[in-house]
Amino acid sequence: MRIPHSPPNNAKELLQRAEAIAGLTLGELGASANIVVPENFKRHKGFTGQLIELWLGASAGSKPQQDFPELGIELKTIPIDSYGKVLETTYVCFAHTQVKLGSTWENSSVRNKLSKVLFIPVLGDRAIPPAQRMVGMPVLWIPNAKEDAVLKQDWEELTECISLGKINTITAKMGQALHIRPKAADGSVLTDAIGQEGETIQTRPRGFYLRKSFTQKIIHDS
DNA sequence: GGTTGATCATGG
DNA sequence: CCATGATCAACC
Repeated sequence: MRIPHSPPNNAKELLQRAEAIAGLTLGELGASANIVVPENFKRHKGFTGQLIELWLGASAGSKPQQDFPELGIELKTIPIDSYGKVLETTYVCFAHTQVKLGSTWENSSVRNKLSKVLFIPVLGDRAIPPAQRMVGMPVLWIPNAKEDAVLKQDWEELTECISLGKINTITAKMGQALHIRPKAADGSVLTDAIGQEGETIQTRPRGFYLRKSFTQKIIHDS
């Protein structure tokens, strides 16, 4: 197989590309692309996602919007064990530490990102060397009304906290499906936020993540 | 054992 | 520093 040189023209084509690499290992995909798969991911945490992007024809580099803008589809690889259990939370996007006026769930970047997602399960058990980890069947997910409602509730609760100057009281325990955790190179990175009295404070950058239980259900139900 | 909080690499 | 891709590992 060869790496596609252009993005897929439609969702069907994207799905076909994803199905074509299902059952192959990261080692096989790497070899066909002339890329060496690391021995472990301690220093290459984004390797799997970037390799899959390459094979599906997503344009390289980081972009603020979806991986396939024309299709409105976001790509997420999701680590599972050999029983299909989700092993990690899923990063969604950066959490603004200063909420803009007029921000709503409907116009949020979280909802934009999650409006249509192609989940690709990949074995992520640490006992399995990365090169031997197999790619699974893709799942194209569009949130149903119930899922959207749960995400909306979590988003509104968390966003309200930030806008009320309580960002430092937010912990990863909040939120049923969506939660907020630190997201930075290390603990020294700081960014502006609003404090309890409306003053500007410094805080650690945060990101929105999907809980394992939520993505587990998506993978399982599909 | 599962979750929370911390961390790694890369590009702009 | 922000945003992309996430996993690591201390702690409860």
